Order: sequence, then C-alpha cells, then structure tokens
Amino acid sequence: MPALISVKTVADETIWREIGPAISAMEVAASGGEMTDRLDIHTSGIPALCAACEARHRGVCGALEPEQLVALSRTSSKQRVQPGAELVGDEETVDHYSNILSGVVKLTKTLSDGRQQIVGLQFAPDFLGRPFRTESAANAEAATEVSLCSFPRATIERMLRESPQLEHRILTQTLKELDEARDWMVTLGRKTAAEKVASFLLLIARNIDPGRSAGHAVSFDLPLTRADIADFLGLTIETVSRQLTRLRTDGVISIEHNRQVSVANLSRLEARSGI
Amino acid sequence: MPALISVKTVADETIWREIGPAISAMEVAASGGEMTDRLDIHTSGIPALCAACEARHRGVCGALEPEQLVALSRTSSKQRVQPGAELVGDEETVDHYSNILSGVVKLTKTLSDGRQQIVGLQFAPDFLGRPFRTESAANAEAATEVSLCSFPRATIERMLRESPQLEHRILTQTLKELDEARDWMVTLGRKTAAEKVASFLLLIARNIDPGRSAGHAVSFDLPLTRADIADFLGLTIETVSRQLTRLRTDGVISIEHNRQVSVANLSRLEARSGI
DNA sequence: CGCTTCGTTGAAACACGTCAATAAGCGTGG
DNA sequence: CCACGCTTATTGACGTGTTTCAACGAAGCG
Repeated sequence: MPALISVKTVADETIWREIGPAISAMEVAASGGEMTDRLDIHTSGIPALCAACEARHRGVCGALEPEQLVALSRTSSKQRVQPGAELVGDEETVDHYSNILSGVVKLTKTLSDGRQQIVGLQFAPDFLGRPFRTESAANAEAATEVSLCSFPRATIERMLRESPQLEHRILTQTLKELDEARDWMVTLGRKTAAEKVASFLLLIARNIDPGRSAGHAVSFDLPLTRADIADFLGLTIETVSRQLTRLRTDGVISIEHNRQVSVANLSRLEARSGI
Repeated sequence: MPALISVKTVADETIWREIGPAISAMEVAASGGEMTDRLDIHTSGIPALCAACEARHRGVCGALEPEQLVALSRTSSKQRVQPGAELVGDEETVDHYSNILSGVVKLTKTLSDGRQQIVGLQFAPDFLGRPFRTESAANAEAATEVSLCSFPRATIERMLRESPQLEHRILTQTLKELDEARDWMVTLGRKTAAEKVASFLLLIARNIDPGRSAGHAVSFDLPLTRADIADFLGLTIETVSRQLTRLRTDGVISIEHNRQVSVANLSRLEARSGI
C-alpha cells in the first residue's frame, strides 16, 4: 500500500512534532492575538485557548477545574492536519492524546491481505486516543481536514490519576462509542446494501447537524470518499455508487460535485434505513 | 415471536425476584454451609460468598475493599437461569446489575422486521448491565445455563460514586468490550462465511480455555445454537451449517452431538480465520 | 495538455440466501 | 420400550444481491 506509506510520512513530519502552546490563526483573531495561556477575565480563570473550545463544554475538558485547564493548556498544542494523515499508528506507542476540534477521524482495521474496515468515526469534540491500552487497537486517520488540540500522554495520565471526573468523562465517551459500535454491527451484519447506504447518510446528517428532527431538509458535505464509505459499510465502491445513484434517481437525495448531499426529507431516508 | 414471549415470562418469574443473600448448593459445600456473610479468617474479612468467586479477582469486585465487599454481599443474590432467559430487557429500566459467574450471555439487537444480530458475548467474570445508560441498549439473554451474582442498581451506583477504583474497573471492561466489538465489525464487514465461522470457533475456544497457545488441541461445547451463531456472524443457519461441515470434512474440526467440537490444531483454524 | 485520482455504469460470475425435504436429537407419555 | 411431536441441524436445488472485471467520464493538478 504505497499510498499509506506516504501518508505516514506526512504524519511523522507534520503532526506529532512538539510545537508548544500554539494557537491557530482563527483562534488568535478571536482572542486578540495573545499567544500565551493568559487568563481571560470574563471566563474566570479559563485559558484563552480554551474559552471558545467546544471540548470544554461537551468534551473531556469539561471535567477539569480551571487550574487543571491552565496546566493542561500549557503543554497542549493545536494542530491542523490534511485528509489522509495518520494520527495514531496501528502498533505504535501512543505518546499523545487529542481532542478533535473539527473534522472527521476514521478508525480503521486491516486484515493481513489488505481488506479494510472502518470501525468508528469520530467527530468534534471527541477525545482521541486509547487510555490503558490493552491488546487490539485501530488505526486513526484524518478523513477530512482535521484540527486537533493535543496533549502529551504523561500529562493526561497524571490528570487521570488525580481526577476521577476526567476518568468519568472518558468512561462516558467509551460507553457512547460502544453503543455506536454495536449499532453499526447490526448494520454490517443484517442490513442490505441499500439500507447500509441510507443508514450511513443518516449517521452523517445527524452528526453534522445534530438536533434535526425527522421531516426536515438537510444538506451537508460527505466527509468520506466512496472508498471510505465502502470500508465503513462492508461493501465495494461500486455497490456504494450504485445505491447512491438509486437514492438519487428515486428523488430521496441529490448530489452535487460528488460530495455535496441534500436530503429533502430525512424521514424518507429513515424509511430506507431498515430501522 | 411467541418463543421470546414465553422466555420473557420465565425471566420475570424466576430471575429478578429478590431472594436476599443466597448461596448456591455448590458454594454452600465449599464454604461449610454458612448462609450468612460471615468473615473467613483465612481471607481477612472477605465474605464467604465471595471467597471462591472469580469476579473478586478478575472481575469488578476486585476493586472493592473488604468492607465494601461485605456491604455489597449483604444485598447480593446468586441466581441460576436457564438458556433463553431474558436478563435485561431492551427498553426496560434496569434495576439490577450482575456478575456472570458461569455460562455465556448474548447481547442482541433486533430490527423492526425481526432481523437479529448478536452484538456481544459475555463470559465469566464479566459485569453485566449498563451504568449511566444513554440512548441505545441491547437485549441480554442467557445463551447457556448461566449463574449470576446480582445486586440492586442503587447499591452499585452508590459504590460507583464512592469508589473511583470501581469505576476504573468498569472503564477497563468497557474498553475491552469496545475492542471486541470493533474486532467483530471487521469479521462482519469484511470476512467470508468460511472465515466468519472459523473466527467464531476461535473466539469460543479462546474464551472457554484461555491460555491455550496455537498448535494445541482443544475441545469444547458450543455455547450457541446454529441460529445464535448465524445471528452472531450475520449469516443464515444453513450457511453456518455448511461451513461447519466443510471444516469437518476437511479434518479441521470434529463435531459430536451437534455441540461438542474438537479442534486438533488451533493454528489450522487460525489459518482459515482470515487474520 | 496529459496524468492521476475519483466516481459511475455495464456485463458476467459467484457467494450466500431462500425454499424445501429429510434427518437427528430430545423430552413426553402411552 | 417405542411412538409421537417438537425443535434443531443437515443437505440439495435454485434464485439473487453483491462482487468482480472492465470501460469510461469527470475533476483536480502539475
């Protein structure tokens, strides 16, 4: 797999290099250009880096006290990586954990002969990385452009020991991932190709635009290529393509530029997802 | 599904009825017939009920101090249920958690039209039940005869709040289950029927007789019917049957009384499991 | 402008599902 | 003990959904 090797190279060179407390251009503008973890008077001791961060509310950082947040932000670094970049190698020793700030990360597993399966998709503000790692692990790869806030492994593990609340958040997310994995097992084991594709579109629609109730119109960019979708659904790219065109000709969705999907009526998709 | 309804009735009548601190016949013999949670001088404050229990070492109870174990055993009850008994209903409010002492529990999910998928198998000394339950959940059903040690929900949740170590054990098990679920997603999505059946036999062989290295001979009773195996593998019973007979005629396994499986050489199975 | 990647579409092959018949295991009761 | 019914498992013939193989078009990029 020559493609993967070059991807790996990209990752080694651009991702995990320590760049110290850093702030993306966007964040700099929002916080007035300060590059340090100064305290913001309006948010009572919360680092500027974290003030606008989603992970502080819905993510794991919500479990931390302001002092802990300051300590963590001192060693954290923001990063932006391109689609295809490998974030966590299969067998590598993990030396960083991250929060996903935006974008989609795919977790993949590969059989020795090259067959691949996506075993999970992660969205902001999910926590990325596997604490107390045991045997098996998956490969994490950016599916879209992804921005991350990442921390050294040692820092997180020390905080985990000190803060049961942090561990509780990790447990909560792990339980959520377990639920999602088991839901997807039903899709993989028991649904038809048409139902699989409809289920996938629903999954994306719900994660891109949460809080949409059935019956509404949604449109979004597919975060995955056809090959990725196939690997997620346990199908071939040809079958995925055929099912998408069938949904299109049936008027359930419309597709532009291969990626931009519009769903006029979510409940029509649901009806085809084999709930 | 009339079969399931009668199963449900059995469960309601026999399983979750409070019977107070109880001890199975086997356990009574082992501990000298004492029915209370007296302290055993040889195990420094550990309830007799728990002294020989696997869950105290490898299971969640290993996280508890002797006093907590005494408190927990005061409200715990041992139970023995028949195959097919429903342990945790799909949408029911869970009012008990349990340790599996022996036997196999299957976690299933069902689509509205009846298609079913087993999303997890649990063995002793796994913890059964879903703390901090969020959205989706599965149905738990005894696959074999199962013996349980179960506790009221309130007790566990109080201890969870008091003991970060207990929560840590739960997290560890949840991470293990997540790993297993993701491993199985690869099997469901990317393996052939032959590879699926071989993978299943390996899974059982490893759980029944852990510590077996490749190359050894193993024999065991299948804990699942052909229908269950099919639901676990995302196949039909006919396909499962055909693949089993193919393994048999190829000399990889031998089967007696439909359930008793002998594997002469585990590595031959592994070679067919599509690692 | 060619080159590569990505996606679509068609025809043929095949793995698995469906349908149906039969056998085997197992408890119940005469 | 055998007869009976019931569930569980096996086996065969056939149908089909998905894959495979192949050709082609569209988009992105040097």
